[in-house]
Amino acid sequence: MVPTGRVTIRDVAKAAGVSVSTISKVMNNRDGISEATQHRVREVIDELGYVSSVSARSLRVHRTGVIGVLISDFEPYATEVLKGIAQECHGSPVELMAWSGGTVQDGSARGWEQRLIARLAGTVLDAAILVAPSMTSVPFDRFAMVAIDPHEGPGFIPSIRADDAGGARLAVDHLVGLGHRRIAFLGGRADLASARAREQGFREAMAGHGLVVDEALVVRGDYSLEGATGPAHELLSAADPATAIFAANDLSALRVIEVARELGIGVPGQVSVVGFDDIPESLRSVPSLTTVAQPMIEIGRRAASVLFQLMAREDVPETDVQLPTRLVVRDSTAAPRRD
Amino acid sequence: MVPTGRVTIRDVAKAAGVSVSTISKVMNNRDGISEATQHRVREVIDELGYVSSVSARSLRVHRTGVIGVLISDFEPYATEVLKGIAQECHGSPVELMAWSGGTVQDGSARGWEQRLIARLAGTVLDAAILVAPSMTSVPFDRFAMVAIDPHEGPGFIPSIRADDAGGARLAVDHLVGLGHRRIAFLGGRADLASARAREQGFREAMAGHGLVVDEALVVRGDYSLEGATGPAHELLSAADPATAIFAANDLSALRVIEVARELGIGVPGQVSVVGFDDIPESLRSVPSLTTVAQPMIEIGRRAASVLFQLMAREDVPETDVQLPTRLVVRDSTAAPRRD
DNA sequence: AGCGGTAATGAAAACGTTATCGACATCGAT
DNA sequence: ATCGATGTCGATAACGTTTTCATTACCGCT
Repeated sequence: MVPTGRVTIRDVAKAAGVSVSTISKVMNNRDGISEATQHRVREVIDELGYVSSVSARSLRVHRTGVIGVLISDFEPYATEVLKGIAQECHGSPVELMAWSGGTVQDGSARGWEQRLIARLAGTVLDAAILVAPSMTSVPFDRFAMVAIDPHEGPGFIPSIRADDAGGARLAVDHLVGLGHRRIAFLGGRADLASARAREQGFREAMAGHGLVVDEALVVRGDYSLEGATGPAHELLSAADPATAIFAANDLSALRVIEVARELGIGVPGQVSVVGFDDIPESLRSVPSLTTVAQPMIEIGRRAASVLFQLMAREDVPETDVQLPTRLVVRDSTAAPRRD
Repeated sequence: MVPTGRVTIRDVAKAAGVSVSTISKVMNNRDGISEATQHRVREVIDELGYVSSVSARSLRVHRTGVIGVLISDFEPYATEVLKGIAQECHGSPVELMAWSGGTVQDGSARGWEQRLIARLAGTVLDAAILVAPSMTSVPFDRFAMVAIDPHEGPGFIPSIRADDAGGARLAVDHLVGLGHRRIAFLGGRADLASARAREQGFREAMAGHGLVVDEALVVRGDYSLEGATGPAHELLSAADPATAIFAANDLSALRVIEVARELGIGVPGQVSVVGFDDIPESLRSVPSLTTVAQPMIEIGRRAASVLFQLMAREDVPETDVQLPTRLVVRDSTAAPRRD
């Protein structure tokens, strides 16, 4: 705990009166070191508080025992999934790291995941779980990866997702059951499989009920609060507004509720709102949000479990897992006002 | 995106027909490189998808632009705080990383934070926020650190915490107001300032109401679900049980509710339970948990903000911030049954 | 022609590790 | 005595970067 610089393996070597290689061998439990020196070295290590540097170590050996969760931001969905991943890692010898790379904009053409993977893979990380990545193929074959809600496109990464289309149908069924006919859709990040599937599910369900979707009432955000502001305004101040809005995720739905409040539009009095995800915040909003719940914790656990199999080079039978959703009715939906 | 190994700076150099140093200079916008080569190099970089390796880079230069949140586990409290930290980092050029080191047990005498700091500081990380660390002094002076709910002891790290004692008083006042006299306390990790302050607040409030605390009804867990199991059983199957249990954090309180259910003890019918924190899970439990809410998001934001000041070598006026708590009454508390 | 000055580039050392391999004892067996 | 094993240990070369410093080329001067 000397307040100056870090203590390196060389310091330990000098203090113990042996070579650097010896320290390294002791640190890594390699054999070929006598009991005696081993003991002495350990004492010095403890005394000096020496711990090997990850960067230096990982630069040399390419197994680190660390798996990374790469997310664009620590937002509620990602953190819930993270809890699940952490649960699954419990007891296993891996360390868990979550890296958020969304904010960095260095003008590169690639997405944040591409850069993060390139920077971390094979050095800091042994394997990674990507949350809502816009990349679609694995860059290295030595590097195990699993995607949660992957990009829609060619290429392939083993992935875990919710039954997005089915969930969307649940939402529409609920609204139609309440008597809504004119239903708007606020979509998510256009590149994600989930956003596409939810929109498709929305359209299918509408058609199934014999309802037409007014394309003027189909707008798209990017799954974030900020990104939903514009679309929400658009929907809420439309000439012929909808009586209900189905947002492709909770964050967007919550912003719809906020914007509605700003505009003096009552929820669910004048417009019903239903979301998708069931993040913790949805329960706390006023009014609380009716939403399609997806098992975020379970999704995280499954992702980690598949990743472990991949890392062990085991055959991964189900390589595109899809988990069920369910409708959670709260206070943001009601029968439409009779006009 | 060749599926073999990573592309290094040397590959780029070879492909561009220049030296390694030149590539490095272009990557870091150093001057002394002609427009022409600069352009050509950038093309090759893009084409090859080259991104510099964090480990290698951070090994050399000791500024990385990454700040770390060091937590023992991705549990609800930590992830909420993380959201706040992330909010504060938004728009700033730093990258955010959360590293969980709780599970690693390598027999060293030091806590996980000590090891994590030693491994990451000055190499991967520019600065760190420690959540509930059991360490108490800063290891390097070159390394900015802020603690959230620090260890109780000598030494000093700038810290952010909730008004723990005050919050505990709110809890006791609420229970006493409902008519409870025999109140048990389930404490937290004994080394943490928060756990100590909450216990002290509990005792003071009890005394303030002229109530004696039965030491048989004061037990301690470690803030985790698992760690609360034993103490919960102890409390719930005591010879002369309490009519209300105040747990030092929500996780413990939630486990008390679970154990009560297992034992067929009704909450709040036979025993009232109040927690501390107001994590998202408390709202979802059955019955929902009455708890002392602390502003976790705000705590995260403040921690990040103080850390930024520290990193900028600014004077940090308040260096031990304390934020207010408030009582949230839900369904796990009620008046005691008349005997 | 010779000079200094500037601009562009490259060679090489360093960062803190680990792995390979060779050096040196020691020792039992021939 | 000599030999080969065996057991400990240390030099050294990587790993992929950045930085310092030297080198080269070119230019405009006298």
